[in-house]
Amino acid sequence: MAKKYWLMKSEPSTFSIDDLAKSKNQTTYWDGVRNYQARNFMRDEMKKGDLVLFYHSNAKPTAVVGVCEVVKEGYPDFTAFDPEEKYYDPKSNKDQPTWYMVDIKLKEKFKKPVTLEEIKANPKLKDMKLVQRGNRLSVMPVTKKEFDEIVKMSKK
DNA sequence: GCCAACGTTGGC
DNA sequence: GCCAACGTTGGC
Repeated sequence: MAKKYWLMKSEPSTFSIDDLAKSKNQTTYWDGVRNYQARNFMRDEMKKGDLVLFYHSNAKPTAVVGVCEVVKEGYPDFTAFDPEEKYYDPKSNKDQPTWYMVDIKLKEKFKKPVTLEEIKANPKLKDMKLVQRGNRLSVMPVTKKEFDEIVKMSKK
């Protein structure tokens, strides 16, 4: 199976790439996704070894800030089971979990983040879901070409 | 903080 | 099953 490429959004005030860098083994579980499309990607499509662009939304500036690797494939998001949790969802239960997550590990924090502005300005990236109008997916696939282009832009 | 775009909910 | 109302996302 060929490697796939993804983009995952996080608000840095909630969980930033620096938080990930400080995490144990620089690994975290991607909890709190409560959107079915994004859930399906994590449950069904993301595989160990897939690479992920880490994106800061609601940030200054909004930008892709690094690369992560999927280290654990889709499993139930246990934060949905706990009423104390922010992401508690009474619809989900342990027998038939509604929500799934993956574990990701930091591979590289970009020296130079690739801002949304730069992405929009790059004609090679105009088809990215990220820049299409009204896209609110927090987990979305990107093509290898787009992935490589963004990594390249981070080196300039 | 505003607001457009979108997903979800719930009444009918 | 429709669709209005509501809540959330996320760029600005």
